[in-house]
Amino acid sequence: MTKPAPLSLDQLQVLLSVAEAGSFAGAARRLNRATSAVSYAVDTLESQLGIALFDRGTTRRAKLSTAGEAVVAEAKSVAYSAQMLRARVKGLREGLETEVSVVVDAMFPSERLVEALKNFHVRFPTVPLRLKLEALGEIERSLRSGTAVIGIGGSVHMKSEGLRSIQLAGVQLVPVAAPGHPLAPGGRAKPGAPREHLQLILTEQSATDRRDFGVVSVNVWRLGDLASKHALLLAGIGWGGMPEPMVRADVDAGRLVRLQMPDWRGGVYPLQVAHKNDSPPGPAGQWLIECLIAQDDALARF
Amino acid sequence: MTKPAPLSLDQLQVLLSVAEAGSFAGAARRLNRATSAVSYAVDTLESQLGIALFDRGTTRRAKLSTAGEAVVAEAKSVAYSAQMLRARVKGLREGLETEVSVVVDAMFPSERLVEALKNFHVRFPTVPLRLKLEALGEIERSLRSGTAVIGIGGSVHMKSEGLRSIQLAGVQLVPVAAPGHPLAPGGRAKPGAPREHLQLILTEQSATDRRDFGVVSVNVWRLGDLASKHALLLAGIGWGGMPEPMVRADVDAGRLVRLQMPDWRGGVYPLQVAHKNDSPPGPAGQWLIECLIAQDDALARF
DNA sequence: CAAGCTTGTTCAGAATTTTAGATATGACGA
DNA sequence: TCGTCATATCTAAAATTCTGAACAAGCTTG
Repeated sequence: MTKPAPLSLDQLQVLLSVAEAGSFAGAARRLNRATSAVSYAVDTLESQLGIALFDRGTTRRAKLSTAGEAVVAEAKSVAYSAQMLRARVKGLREGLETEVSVVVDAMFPSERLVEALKNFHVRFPTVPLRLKLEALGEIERSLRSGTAVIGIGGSVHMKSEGLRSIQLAGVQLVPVAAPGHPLAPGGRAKPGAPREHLQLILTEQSATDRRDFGVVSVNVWRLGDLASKHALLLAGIGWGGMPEPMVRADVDAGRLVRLQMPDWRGGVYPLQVAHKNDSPPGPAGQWLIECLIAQDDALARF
Repeated sequence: MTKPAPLSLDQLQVLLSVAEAGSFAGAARRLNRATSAVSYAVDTLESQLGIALFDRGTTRRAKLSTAGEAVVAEAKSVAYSAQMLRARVKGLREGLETEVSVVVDAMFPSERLVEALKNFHVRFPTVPLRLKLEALGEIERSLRSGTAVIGIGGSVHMKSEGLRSIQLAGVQLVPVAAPGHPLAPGGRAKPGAPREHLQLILTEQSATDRRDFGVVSVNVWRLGDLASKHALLLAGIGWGGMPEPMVRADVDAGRLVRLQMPDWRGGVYPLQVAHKNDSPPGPAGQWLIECLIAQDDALARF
């Protein structure tokens, strides 16, 4: 027998008003109701909960009991989530989407992402976000399959049919290795011969579309995600290209060193933000895209 | 004009039932109500929110709209906090206190505290906890002033009038310093002469009751909290006694070394758990105390 | 210390909301 | 095409909640 007691939001709202106003009559005025209605609501609430919320013994003033204080605290939490519901519904009524799902290339600098998402949450507190970090072609795939509505990734991997994409500032790719590595400045390898050393490159699992980005060496390890590549580089295993913002701290701290490679043509990893043409993002998603572009412009100013 | 629309918990509950059952009729059966009542509740909810929760266009089946899905998610959150309120009230009805406030001596091993509090939260999920970390006499003071109901601290500092206290296993106090320190084994100081080196000791701000615990040196710094002492020791400034569990990791990692001191008589810092006689803790607090004691017994078994 | 004001409770009737049950209608499957 | 199942709609009845007034018990003020 599920009998969760017929609590009502209104009762809780009345309780909160009384607690805030400090008196039944005050709450009644604030709620535009008769005092007796307030009294009645509190009464039924008390009997439904089975505990006294107010100290009625001595004085006639509305003084919360200790139990009452506790219930008020809980009631606030209930009222808050109800308020969230209303806010969310308000957004939906105004055409906001129910959620925004984003796939991001692991190359995309996380500070820029975090910054954009922070703004997004301020602007659209009621719209939940779904975030996936993927690499290379997986971004386009998520976009096409509808798993995500917005994709941020390398433009090489976006065939444009059916997708609308906007260019963003790319990230600088720099060749790095651990300080002890032979290719490192001051290392014992002669310059111009990086081909002979183990290169770590990013690839993807899927059999199709296996072109790689910036392969120089013969001796190559293919890694499925950028974090693993990062970890191996830090451990001193091989060398490889990394997005500059991601290794800046490591280079500054001396955990990695930037390699001098004349024949390195990795240059800039181009980035763009894209969405499907036939299911464009709603207002919130649109806003997020524009936020990323604006961020881009601001960066370009330096 | 605050007009938050007269949502009711019951409406949301009905919505959740429908979403779960997959049909109005099914939800009606589950709720022991007529189908028309369910239909009515959903109808009014939809009109109050101003959006369609179900796709009624083509088929007659109860299919949530995308907006409906979003609202269901929010409704779940509201229902959850309402459930929390009910659970809390149930506890209060059974005599649970509205919260348990604890002051703990900084010397008390944090693993033991965390362990006990974890169990506490499993056993009493609805009872909020208020925790303060203090040192020495401040514990007794909090207890007496009523700021906290349960105190865990060194027994030297508990004058027993009006307080009921139970002995716990104490913590071993060991003299430590950074590896480079002259007193360290292999250091250049001759043993038996620690008095000449800077000792860090714990003390308290208050002018009254300024006795210190285990003072050996002449050259002394008095610190207000154990964390600062810990930090200074790690930084290689002075030596001092520390609770063994708190520096075990540091000693194992070589960041601190244990000093050999024949005339060190700090030994064991005794601990006890106490509460005021005239306002004993409620069932939850009582349980926490017993949990600490039981933990003690379990430790003694090794 | 008593009058005057405010506050909380109680009660009866009224207004509102919610329910059950019957009926209509669309969707689905045999 | 028919029978079954599910939802929407309607009406009357049932339940809940509101108001307004009467009353009792502080608190304030003169």
